[in-house]
Amino acid sequence: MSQDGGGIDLDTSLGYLLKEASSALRSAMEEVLRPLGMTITHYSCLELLAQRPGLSNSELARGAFVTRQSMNVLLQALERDGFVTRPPEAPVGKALPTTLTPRGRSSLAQATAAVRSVEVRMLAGMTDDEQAAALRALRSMVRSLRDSPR
Amino acid sequence: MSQDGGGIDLDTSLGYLLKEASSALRSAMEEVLRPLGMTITHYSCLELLAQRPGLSNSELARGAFVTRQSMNVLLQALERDGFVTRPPEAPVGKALPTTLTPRGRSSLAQATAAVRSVEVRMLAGMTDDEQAAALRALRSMVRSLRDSPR
DNA sequence: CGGATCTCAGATCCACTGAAATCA
DNA sequence: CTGATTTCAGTGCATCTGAGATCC
Repeated sequence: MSQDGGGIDLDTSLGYLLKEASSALRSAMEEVLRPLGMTITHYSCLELLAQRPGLSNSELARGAFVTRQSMNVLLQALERDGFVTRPPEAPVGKALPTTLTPRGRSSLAQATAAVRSVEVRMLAGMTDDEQAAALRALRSMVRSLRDSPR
Repeated sequence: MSQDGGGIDLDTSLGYLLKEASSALRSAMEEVLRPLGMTITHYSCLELLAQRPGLSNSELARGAFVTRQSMNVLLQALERDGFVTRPPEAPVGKALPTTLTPRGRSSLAQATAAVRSVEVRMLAGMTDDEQAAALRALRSMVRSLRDSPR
């Protein structure tokens, strides 16, 4: 009856470790962003816009791993508070390209410093080679999961 | 103006990749568990109980990365449907040790097969060495984030 | 500290609208 | 050129989940 057939060893499961690491990172980021009055999605949105200005709501939603609806609510608040701007009319198609305002950029700068400190802490004790290996491994996992349907 | 000082490159950020991989894994798991009428937390709870019978609600909550409240709601449903059993009274202290019923074990067996197929897919194209490296890297990140408070 | 209840904010789901691209 | 079809962004609504606070 000791026919294994059994469970997944959580202590050596990459899946479980992935969740654990992601959870730890999320907590750490929330902790440093809270004093700035920012959520992770909030920060992610600004960071995405800094690197790829003109992204639409849907593209931002995909990039920040939330639904379009959630991102839209956030964008309305960010626009109201002057962190981003969106044209009143879609220049082409239906997408409203969003861009950071100077105020948004300055807010992002603070947040980036906080988030960077978390990443530094997370990578402490890892050599560059180990970091590169981890990067490759994670990329491979994402690709494998996305590309092999079903 | 090209004084960097700037953002975090999302394409090479371990933090972002971590979130991306975790998100992809979550989606894939939800997809295969849905036909079984199971959520990830649901499955995680059963898997934890299979490996460490007698865990309390709070311990299960920690292991499944949800709040005690959420886990308690789940446990009540699992108990009502006969997947787990809890003693009506706490044998010691206040914790109610939970264990799987035969029905819970059989349900878990199905789920484990489904989840295992996802892990196999995720690891496709990685050598054993790469997997071991990824495991070490993730463990290191978790430790670093947890051990260095503030 | 673990468990239970209540309340509330936030996110998701679903359906509908409008616009643009593609093509017969 | 026209018109049908497909695709996708945006919005509002109903619903559900999950977190917080409190008490035992």
